[in-house]
Amino acid sequence: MLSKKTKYALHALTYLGKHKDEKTVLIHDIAEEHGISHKFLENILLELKKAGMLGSKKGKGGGYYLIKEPKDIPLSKVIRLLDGPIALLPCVSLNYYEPCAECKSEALCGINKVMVQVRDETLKILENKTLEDILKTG
Amino acid sequence: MLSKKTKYALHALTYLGKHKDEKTVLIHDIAEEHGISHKFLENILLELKKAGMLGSKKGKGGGYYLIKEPKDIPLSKVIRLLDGPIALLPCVSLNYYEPCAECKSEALCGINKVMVQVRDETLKILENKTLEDILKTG
DNA sequence: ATAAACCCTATTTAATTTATAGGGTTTATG
DNA sequence: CATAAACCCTATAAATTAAATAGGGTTTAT
Repeated sequence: MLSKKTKYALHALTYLGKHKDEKTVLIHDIAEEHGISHKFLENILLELKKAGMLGSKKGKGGGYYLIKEPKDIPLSKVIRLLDGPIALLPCVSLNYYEPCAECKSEALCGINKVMVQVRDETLKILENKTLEDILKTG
Repeated sequence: MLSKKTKYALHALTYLGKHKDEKTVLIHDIAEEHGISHKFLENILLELKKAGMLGSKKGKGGGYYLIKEPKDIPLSKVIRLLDGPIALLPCVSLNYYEPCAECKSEALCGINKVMVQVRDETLKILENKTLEDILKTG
């Protein structure tokens, strides 16, 4: 399951996407809209900013704004940033690989094989669906 | 990511599948083979038993054994039993549905839409792949 | 009778997630 | 230039969940 952090991030990005005609958007407004703690959301927006997904303006009248086109923000990127691996097993993760302690041989592990398939199908969706797709409906 | 419980369960089932010519298999042997705590594994095997996935024999010379053909144990069932939902969001789970607190309208939520897709593709694999498939390789 | 092995429930520990706290820095504005 | 608005940063606490342990109970082959 996705963490709240990731869900909040997706909602925040969606909010920013919907308001991209405005110059900046306040943390406060996003937090209120989705009933998220202001401070918790602040941390998330900072992470998104450091990851180059959005920009901000300090001082009075400041706020956050998208610095990329929604179509250039794949969901996989957001999930990986906030949640870490998308794969169901560490031994199958492309970005956060680790061997499984209880597994003798990865090459001979049937569980591994299935989870590679799941990962690939999942990524096929999450790497191609972007913020733009979410904006269409939401 | 799958919990250790689920991973241990899958390994235990695999072990039982490999030794199904033997009448029973000891917790001890499975635990040792995969470096799992005996007692922790015991709890897991009990859950699998209660769920009707395996049988046991008490007393000296007892142990656990599969009561189903490996091909009749889909991975989705094991994962759901030990880990709960397979879906990435509660609002998209078939077996553990719950609305998302931060979401205003499920019907209008673009995140929801994408996660339905991910769920469906994942289930397409996990409901059709069974213990038998894992045994082939592992 | 005894030892081996599963059965059951409760508790503890550890890890992770979620949230809060508190001050620092920048900047528009009057 | 004073002020208030707003983001910036790091640390800590609280809550939840996952993982492991504990300890005795019951069954059964020998």
